[in-house]
Amino acid sequence: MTESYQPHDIEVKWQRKWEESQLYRSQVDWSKPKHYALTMLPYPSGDLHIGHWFAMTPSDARARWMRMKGYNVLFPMGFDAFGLPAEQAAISRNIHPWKWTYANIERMREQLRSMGAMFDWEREAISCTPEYYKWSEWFFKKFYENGVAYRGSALVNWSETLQTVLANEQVIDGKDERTGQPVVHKMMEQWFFAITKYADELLNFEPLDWPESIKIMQTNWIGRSEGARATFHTEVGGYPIEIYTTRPDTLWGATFMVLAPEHDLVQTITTDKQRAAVESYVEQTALETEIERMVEDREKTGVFTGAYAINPVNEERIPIWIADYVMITYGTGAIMAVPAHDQRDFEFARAQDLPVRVVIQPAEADEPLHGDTMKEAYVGPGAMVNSDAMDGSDSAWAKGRKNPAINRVIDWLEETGKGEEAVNYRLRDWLISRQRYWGSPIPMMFDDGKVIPVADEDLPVELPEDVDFAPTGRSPLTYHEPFFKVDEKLRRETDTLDTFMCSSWYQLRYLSPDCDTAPFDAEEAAYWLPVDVYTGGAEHAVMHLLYTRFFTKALRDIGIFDETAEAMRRHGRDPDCAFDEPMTVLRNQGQVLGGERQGDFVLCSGAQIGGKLLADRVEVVGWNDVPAGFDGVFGEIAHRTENVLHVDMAGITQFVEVQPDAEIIIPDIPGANNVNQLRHHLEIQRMSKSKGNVVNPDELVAEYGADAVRCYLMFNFDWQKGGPWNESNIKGPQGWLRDVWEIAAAGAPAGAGDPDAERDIERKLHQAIAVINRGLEEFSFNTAIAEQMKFKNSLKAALRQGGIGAETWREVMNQLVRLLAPFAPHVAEEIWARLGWEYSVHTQPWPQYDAEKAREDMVDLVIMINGKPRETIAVAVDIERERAQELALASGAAQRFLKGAAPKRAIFIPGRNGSDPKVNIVP
RNA sequence: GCCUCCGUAGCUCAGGGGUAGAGCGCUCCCUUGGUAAGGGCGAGGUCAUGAGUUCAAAUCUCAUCGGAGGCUCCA
Repeated sequence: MTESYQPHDIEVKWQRKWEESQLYRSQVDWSKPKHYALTMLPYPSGDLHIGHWFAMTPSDARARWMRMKGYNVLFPMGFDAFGLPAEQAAISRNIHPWKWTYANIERMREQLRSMGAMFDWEREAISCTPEYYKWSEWFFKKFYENGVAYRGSALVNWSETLQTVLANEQVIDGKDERTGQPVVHKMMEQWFFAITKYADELLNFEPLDWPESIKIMQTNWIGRSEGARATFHTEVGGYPIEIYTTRPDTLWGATFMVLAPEHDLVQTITTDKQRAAVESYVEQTALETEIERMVEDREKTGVFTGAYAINPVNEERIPIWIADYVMITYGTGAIMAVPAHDQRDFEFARAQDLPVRVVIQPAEADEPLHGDTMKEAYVGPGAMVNSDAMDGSDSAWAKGRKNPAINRVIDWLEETGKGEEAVNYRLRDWLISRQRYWGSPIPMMFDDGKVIPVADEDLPVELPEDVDFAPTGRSPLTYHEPFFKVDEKLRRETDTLDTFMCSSWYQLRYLSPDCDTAPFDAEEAAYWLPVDVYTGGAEHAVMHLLYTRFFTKALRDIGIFDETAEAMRRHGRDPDCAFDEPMTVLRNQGQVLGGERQGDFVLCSGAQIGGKLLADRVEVVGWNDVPAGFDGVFGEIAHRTENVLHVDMAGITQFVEVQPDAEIIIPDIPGANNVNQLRHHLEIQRMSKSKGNVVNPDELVAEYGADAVRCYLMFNFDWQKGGPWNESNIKGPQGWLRDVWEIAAAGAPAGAGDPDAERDIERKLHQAIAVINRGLEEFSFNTAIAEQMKFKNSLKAALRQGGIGAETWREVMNQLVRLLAPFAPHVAEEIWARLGWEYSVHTQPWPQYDAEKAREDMVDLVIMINGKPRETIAVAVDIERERAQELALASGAAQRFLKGAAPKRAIFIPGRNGSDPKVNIVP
């Protein structure tokens, strides 16, 4: 073993060997504890991104570590292969989605192999294959049969850009989550999953070890609130209007009602006199996008319907308005407005000159509140007033029944039949239909509006290949007669399933991807389920991660896991609670961001008009290379919007508007230049092709080797945080691997060694094992690698000093290579082989931490005066209080500060887990 | 506006009531038969700011400032 470290030769060699020897084949073995490690499957977009490496290789290292610790580990990989990009490729490049997707998968498989991960490819699952989506369809049918899937009419999010409806979770700030384009509300009949049935169970995170932030986001998303429902009736016609409120204690303060413009009753109750105004307002609202409707501090608008309602609590006659600040999608789409105690109602009342009546009077106010003089709604505690028999009830800060006033009012509402306690959720049912081609078909047929499920034996309903993909607002399948026309009467559903449905159960398909009699094999499931550790991005907090929890619970209730539970019992495993949650532990990796980029340094000349320079000449020059006497604007381009440059001129931003016919000189870019070629300063931000700061993992592997890339990603970031890319830092891990290689290549030392030095290296080894274990356990990969580097440095120093004998060297190397194996699997395997040990290092047991060996003999006793360290004395590790205090008081530092006087106190702090013992003397 | 997390060396990050740490980078020296490299020595920090608790605060508490993410007419 003499040649230098050449990663490429060894990496491909071992990847082949591992595959040939089926090293990572994982099979059920009830004699061993199982560990199902799962990392989110990629969408086959065409190229593996550095983000995939960042997500997957640390997870791989941890899975490998679990395996060496004696677990039977399943670490599968697959593709979430349905979705819009494939369809867009079909439209723009005339490639069939199937072909496009498959070519990408082929390519990505190869790229994934270059990671050297321990994926068991025999378990690969691809969601767009008929073998897979047969079961997506089958699950849909089961949901339908059990009332979990239903067809309903609702106001849904429609994306003009994507020409399809979207689930609420896929709309952020009124914009489609993928393209950032606005969505509008449309009334449509669609398929839904009844996720709201599980709202309460989904709020229970007790069985889960998940990041706090994800649990909070899901909790907020579900948005449970407690209150009451009450029914108002219109004065004319007696139509019931149900309202939901979290403040039933303010019912007596309702001075008007507001319906969402989309509310069913609007047409019915509007008086002829108001009809024109109401209809025009409804129309205007319908045209608004969600974004427009969500603008903050927007003036409240609305129109009176001409109708009145009777408040059931006091028989009062109050006007009914419509306004777009009331959402049809929340609660009942109608509210009682209590302007004195709700800020939105207050703003509306002031804008429309409606009365404000105080019904909660704060106790410690200087002057009682009065509706005419209030500047804002009062939402704090107080006593109920103007509320008939309820007057005097104590309304506290607490919500729901915990608030005495609310509690009393709810009891009264229920006794008198005027209302009832109610819980409301922000969460809506999951809209699952998509007007797209490239998704799993929905196995349903219609016969004159009657819904008929496709028979099980006819599954899967396969996607036809010869379709026209042009987006028309309807699924391309609507134009494919052989698909939708089953016979003269029967018509097939032509919408497809949201791809999030396919990824809600993929963890089950990995168990037995070839099973054609069931979605998964019960024997496999009995052993492997649930997923023990799940890793992936936090961006799926309220989409995939909420859906898959719901999916699992629904499957459990439908009885899909009954056979699995039976198998568990046969093998002596308790199935209780095993199917409540899909993934026990969840950890999110952060994001690898692009590196910083300097903006061009420019000289701009032209006419200064108003606050800006109208430039007719812009020249890119060297940094700070300003000719003497230059009187225009010069500096770094901090930002550019179209032709307006924000130039940072010695810390002050100058605005430069580049004229259309301006001369632009960029020496690096030959020929005529235009304003778009001027580069502005880039803060550290997401990598994207448009920003030109993407990092290609294939090139990195070619340059540094997969092991160095793996280790760099694990070492240079806090995995759960992510951070900016800085390629020069890859030298650290690279140098570490080369050093380990060279220590191994140098062979066993010839000298006899020194017992003290050998004891010391053994101690450091065991200290390192402890830190590495903790790092892997806690997903702190960076600390685990830093510790290995430290240990390598210690070993190198000891070897240089000739302190290590051949026997100790072999023992230490044996342990060191095993410690290296999960992080840098290829080089570890190569060194292991070259040192003559049996294939494979990856099937070796993980080094056992020995606290006795890690223990220090001598430590420094720190002598502190008033908490400030002043002196140290070498003492035995197990020094006792009295002896330590004695030594401390006798020390030079103590003598100097005490000057013979007796100390006020002398506090002994024993050394524990690695820290030195201390004595603090207070003179 | 509300919620969560975070401010430690030039950079990326550990630590966390009891001596301020790692890797990279940097300085200087050595090597010039590992060479678009190797070895050695070293410098660098009021632990965001201010107050409080304590014998002792980077660490705990509160406030302020700064950063990241999420929610937001939710009745």
